[in-house]
Amino acid sequence: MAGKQYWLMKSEPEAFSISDLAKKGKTCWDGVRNYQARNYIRDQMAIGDGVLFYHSNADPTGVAGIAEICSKAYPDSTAWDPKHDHFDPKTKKDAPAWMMVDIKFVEKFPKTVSLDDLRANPKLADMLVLKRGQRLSIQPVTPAEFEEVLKMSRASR
DNA sequence: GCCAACGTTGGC
DNA sequence: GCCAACGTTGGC
Repeated sequence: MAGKQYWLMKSEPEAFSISDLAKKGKTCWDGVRNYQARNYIRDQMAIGDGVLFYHSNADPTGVAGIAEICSKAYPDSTAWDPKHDHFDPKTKKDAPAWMMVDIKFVEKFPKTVSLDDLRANPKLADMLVLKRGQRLSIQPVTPAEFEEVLKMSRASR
């Protein structure tokens, strides 16, 4: 296994924001219903990985803070709970199709590093989140990209 | 296995 | 609220 890896995870702040995470300290990241994102969770995420916490459909849209993976992947039990929003009638308890991890709060940026800020930085030209039509809710980011976003959050202070 | 229809995401 | 882009579904 390679060293520490880095991710970008999207959330609509109206549903769950970086402030909610700060309040709770840690949370289970349930509700991922996309196979590619599931594969990242199941096959690649490891405890200690860094997370850019991204606010989508927000004002402003962008990276709002930092979190950290703090569990291994385990079955997402909301998938077989008919009362839950994330219920998936096709999956069965004895063959869990969907997985989740726990993440813990690390830092809330004093000011969100906005999409415009990210776009304006040539070092981030290859970031997946900036690509047209990119809807994946979990994306890998490179260590250099992670560091650069951190640096930008400090600079805007 | 193809592909049109549909539902969802997410920036604007 | 609009709509482009994308993933999934289902008829054939």
